[in-house]
Amino acid sequence: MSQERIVKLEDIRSHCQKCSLFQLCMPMGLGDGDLSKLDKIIKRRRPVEKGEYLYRLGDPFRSMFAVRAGSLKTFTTDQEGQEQIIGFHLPGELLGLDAISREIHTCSAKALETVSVCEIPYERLEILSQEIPGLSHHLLSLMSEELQHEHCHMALLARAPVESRLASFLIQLSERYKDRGYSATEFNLSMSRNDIANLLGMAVETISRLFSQFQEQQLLIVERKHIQILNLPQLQVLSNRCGPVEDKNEDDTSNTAS
Amino acid sequence: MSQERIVKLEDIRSHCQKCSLFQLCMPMGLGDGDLSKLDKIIKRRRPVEKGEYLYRLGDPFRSMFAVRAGSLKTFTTDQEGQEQIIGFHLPGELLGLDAISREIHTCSAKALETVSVCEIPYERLEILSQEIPGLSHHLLSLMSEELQHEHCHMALLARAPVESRLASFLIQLSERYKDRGYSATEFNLSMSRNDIANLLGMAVETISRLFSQFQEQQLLIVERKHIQILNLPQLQVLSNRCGPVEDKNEDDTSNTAS
DNA sequence: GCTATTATTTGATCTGGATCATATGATCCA
DNA sequence: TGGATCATATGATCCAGATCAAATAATAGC
Repeated sequence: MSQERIVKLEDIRSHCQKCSLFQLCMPMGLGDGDLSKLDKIIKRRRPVEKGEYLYRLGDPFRSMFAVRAGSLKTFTTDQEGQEQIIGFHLPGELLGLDAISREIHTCSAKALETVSVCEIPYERLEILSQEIPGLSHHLLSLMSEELQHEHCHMALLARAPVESRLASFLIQLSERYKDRGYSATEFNLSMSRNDIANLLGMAVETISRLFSQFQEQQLLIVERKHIQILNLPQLQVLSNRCGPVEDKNEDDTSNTAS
Repeated sequence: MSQERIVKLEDIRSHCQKCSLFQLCMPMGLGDGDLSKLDKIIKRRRPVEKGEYLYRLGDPFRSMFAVRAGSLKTFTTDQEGQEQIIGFHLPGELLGLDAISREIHTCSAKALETVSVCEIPYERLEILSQEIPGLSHHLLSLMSEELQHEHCHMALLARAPVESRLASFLIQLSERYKDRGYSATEFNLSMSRNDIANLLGMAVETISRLFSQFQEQQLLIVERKHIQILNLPQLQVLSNRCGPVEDKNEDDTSNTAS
């Protein structure tokens, strides 16, 4: 419908150079020339409305997607049709990397709220990655990160008691919001309790009880979808996360946090 | 195809062209020229003895490894030092891909038995991947497969009852042995019951009981480390695996020739 | 070989978290 | 704007699978 002249504004918004998420999405020291090459292959899409699918398990894989605004969940389905959520995806994150090898999507992606995405045709990206040296490495790096994250999640599901699971989930969300320039201690959940429970391998009722419990313990204030974290360090202890010990040079408000 | 000049015995053994696992490890339609380039960057290593580490969580990442013979486990460790097994690795499989982004290993790799590996320096592989077009894609594809597999494993840990977990584990092993040209129905477990329990997020005792139960149900015969699967289809039903429905054109009892 | 140590099995309990049951607050729409 | 449906909360039970306990069986060290 709308064309040419009017599109200009939209074009600007779509340019990777102007995108506030650029750092998160494709941050591999590209020159401006490279960036505009990348720009050229990225397709716009109409927003995906809440509850709609971006793609479904079994769909042929043609594109990866970068979330520009809003959030999605990805999930697989077992033989009995039972859904298992793999993860939630915030602005700046890439979806669909798991489909490369089989050339079909191995999970479904559904919008948790109205979502705007950049579509990146994979074939063209591959061609581009032969021109732009850093691009392949960046993709590998992204997938590597995803693997790491999933290793931690596996450890969580296999071993952790329910308190740790929810604490870990909240900490992780907090960090992701922080990386995106939002508050690390106050945010809205875009997913239902049910979805959280599913991701963490527990019952909705348990999630409810834990939120109440955490609130009683002054760890956070929860009202409906809104979360305010009061005691991040304590949540971190609870979460007992896996992997190599991280840098402890945090910007905590005080000088000591034993 | 093409015959070789006389080369040293060790060279021949190490050559990818002569490696029986080549199809599994780096099967990206490389020409002979490309293959020998790959050969040149691969380092030999003395075998890793049972119980020894190939690398440890936190080690700087310099190389990927391809298993030539034997098997390993990879695992992370949480803040309390509790180990969580991520996976077992058979000949033809690549390890270490999860370390690319942080440039340190995010899990440890320990030999379950004497293991022989090819070491592939990552820096040189990256350089090579700019010369050999298919190589990058192949690495992405491998990681993508790993992601898929872990998604299924997550679903398993989050939802599946213990019977499904063990069934799924056995089916998966069976398939991997089959891919390597071994029997799909008879093999030896290189890992302890403890390790299996850890991977599947359950107690050793439960593993023991399930093996006994499966045996009573005539699904398999287990004696110590040796497994003989009697009823693969039934195990498959039990496993209730996730993901897109696979091609059902299996060679069960009918004509073979894959 | 013999003993110490570790791995596996099997049985007996116990419990964390699921499930069931209900209530209430949101949201959706005709 | 009221009624239906859905999401969340919270209490009451229940049970799958953990934990505890004990008896072999394998393996390692000497």
